Amino acid sequence: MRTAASKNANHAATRGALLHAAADVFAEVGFRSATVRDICRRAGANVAAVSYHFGDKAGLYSEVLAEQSRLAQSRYPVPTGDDEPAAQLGGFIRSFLQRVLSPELHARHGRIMAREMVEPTAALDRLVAEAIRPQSEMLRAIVSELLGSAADPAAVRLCGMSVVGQILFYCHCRPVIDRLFPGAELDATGLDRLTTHITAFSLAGIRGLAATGTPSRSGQPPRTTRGAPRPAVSGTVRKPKRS
Amino acid sequence: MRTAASKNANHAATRGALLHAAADVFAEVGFRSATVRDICRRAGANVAAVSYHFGDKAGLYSEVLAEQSRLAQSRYPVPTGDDEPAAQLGGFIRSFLQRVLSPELHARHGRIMAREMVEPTAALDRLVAEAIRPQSEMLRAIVSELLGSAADPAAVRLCGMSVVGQILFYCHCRPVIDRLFPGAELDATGLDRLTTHITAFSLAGIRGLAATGTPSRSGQPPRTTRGAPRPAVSGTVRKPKRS
DNA sequence: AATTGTTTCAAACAGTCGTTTGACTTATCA
DNA sequence: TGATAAGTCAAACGACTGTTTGAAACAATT
Repeated sequence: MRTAASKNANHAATRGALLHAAADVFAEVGFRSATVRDICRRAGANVAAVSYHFGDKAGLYSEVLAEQSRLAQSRYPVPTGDDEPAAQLGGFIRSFLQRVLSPELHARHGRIMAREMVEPTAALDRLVAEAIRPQSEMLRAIVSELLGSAADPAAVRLCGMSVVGQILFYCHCRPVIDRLFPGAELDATGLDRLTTHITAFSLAGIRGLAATGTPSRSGQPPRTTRGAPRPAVSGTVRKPKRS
Repeated sequence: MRTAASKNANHAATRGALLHAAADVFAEVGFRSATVRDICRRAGANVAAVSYHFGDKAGLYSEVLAEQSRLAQSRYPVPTGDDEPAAQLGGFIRSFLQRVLSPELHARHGRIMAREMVEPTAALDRLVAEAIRPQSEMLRAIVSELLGSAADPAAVRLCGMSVVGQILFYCHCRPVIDRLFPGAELDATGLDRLTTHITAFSLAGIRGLAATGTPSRSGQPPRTTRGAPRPAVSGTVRKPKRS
């Protein structure tokens, strides 16, 4: 009557095919531009299947988002251990980069996440609560240890965002990067180089801030440029002096 | 006949109103989701006005993109001068942040750029050539000086992307930031704090890399985490909901 | 006043979209 | 075997999309 084997097998089969195809389509063109007809065509299902299995297009998207997030987390979890904070930061950066940039995950998870962050849907709140906030808390703990116990919470937050910003840049701005520096692929060795660089850069940055004490008086404050609307075209720009 | 005053005045008026309204709409919902009917309604023009003045929706978008880019560049140009490289980096970061995050420019320029980078249109190539690549070259020159004359070009590139990544994070991921840390506004003083932090963090990061010599052996390589597929924890299947 | 070219406009066109419908097939159990 | 329910399907619905059309309004010249 209710839950026989083959029934559920058929049910789960088309449902899975829909989730599979939908992940591809949503990653390729985004939620708004994706059509249920295209998704169903790729899944080999009827147009009404989305409505039947997920209620509507938004319900399907929400499920895709949650599933991709779980999949990425289980594929490249943040390594836990009692390493020193520097190694923990490296592990965090590496796993994060792999989740959003590894060829196997970028095509779906990375691109869907990038779209969701720029153009959030109703599913973002759930994503933040279930996936993003735990990650944020992990990073906060690591950076807090690196900065020292007396670190300003605001400074910890800023450093965390500096780390994540470096990582996500390669995911969010890939179309621009490909045009600026063609030929720089992001395969396994490229990811390794990226991991090493971001880890070293971030460690030096955090330690530099920790050394200068309170973050309000660190580095050298840049010259102000505000309120200089200038009559449209600025004349000569740049003057790169060679060394 | 040809170019009478009121004729061109009317022409330029509706054309300007369209560009103005289109910038708002494109920033709010993106190119695909924007409708020419909405744009024309806000501009007080007829639906056919877009086709008449710009050929089609894509032509209007291309003009909006180019105009917003010029406007932002003239409003907050990168300060030029013979300052020391550290101050030049600070000025670059400050002007960049103001262009994409200042309340006056974020609502349009910042959001449109963020969308264009995640979901590029045919107009991206022109944007990269006219606006982004010059900026990239400026940053390259600054970082190159900071790293020293013998710096590896790849290291210079990576450091530049670390800087830009930190900046754009606050523009691209604002929906997530607002949910993670509510109440952290990005007004003028918030932008100042951001400028100071990113400048100090980046200077420390760059100088840290410069100190360790070649970038291939810097920082401490994080522990590998790859190859832990785990048996996919999707257990129970959900039942279909019917109305 | 008649003519010219430019700009606006309501209306319509041709598609595509998400979703619903009702019939049809399949599998389960009394 | 017949009753019951689940799942699938082609077809259609209503709404919305970008774009076009031909007429009208407009200002300047002839």
